[in-house]
Amino acid sequence: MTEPMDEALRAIAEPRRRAILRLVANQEMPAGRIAEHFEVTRPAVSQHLQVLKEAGLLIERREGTKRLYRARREGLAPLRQFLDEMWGESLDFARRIAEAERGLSDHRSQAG
Amino acid sequence: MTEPMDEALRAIAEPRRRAILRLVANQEMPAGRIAEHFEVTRPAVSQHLQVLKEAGLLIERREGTKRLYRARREGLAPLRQFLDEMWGESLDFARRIAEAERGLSDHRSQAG
DNA sequence: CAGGAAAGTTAGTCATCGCTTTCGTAAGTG
DNA sequence: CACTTACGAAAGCGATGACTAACTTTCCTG
Repeated sequence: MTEPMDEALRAIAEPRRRAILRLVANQEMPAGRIAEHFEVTRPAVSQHLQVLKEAGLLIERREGTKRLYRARREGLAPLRQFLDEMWGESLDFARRIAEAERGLSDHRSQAG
Repeated sequence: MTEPMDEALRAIAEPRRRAILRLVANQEMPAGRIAEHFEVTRPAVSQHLQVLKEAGLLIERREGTKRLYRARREGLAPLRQFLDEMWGESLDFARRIAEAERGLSDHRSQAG
């Protein structure tokens, strides 16, 4: 079944893919330009892009022969959910939202 | 340098290791009892435990011949930091929750 | 159409990973 | 001391993953 988190997690477990994600976190970029930032071949980057796309972490937009990519931040939500789960702050999303609404001001800091 | 996040990320990318982490999230448990919860051999679980320990996600405490493990939540901090980074530091908490909420209902059955 | 640019696809290689089997080690019991 | 319990360590195996090289596809231009 591969939960969404599973794919997202596998995707960002690869350092190169994290670098790609960071690269297109705040801007759209064509595949070729993305590949230029690394020392691997374009097909390699292309494969990474597909993994990220299938994990719901990237959005692809075509423009002529170019394919523009940018990060899809919502794709990281399942991961955040897992972290929150482990952290013991909440058990499900609805509850977390409720808590956030209730305690926006006193919730900010944790990590202890 | 192998950032701490790198190891933690690789560690939790494995489904079985996540299951182990969940198992000892709120309670200490000896290696043997942990292994009983899975259908792989004890050495296999033992290897997972070591990976998690080296990633800073587990704490080991010896008691006689037993080795008790429990989750070390602070180990997930670097990961959380990465997520926050990707999510955009400028976004405040409420906005983040809202986006996550949108992402959940939006992502349900695509990625195909 | 022909020609070129941008990118994905396929096949095959090498390293890594998760697993099992076998063996070793440390602590408790008689 | 021998014996058992609880566990890790080492070696080897099959599967997966990241990469390269070569090919194909899509789109634009003349």
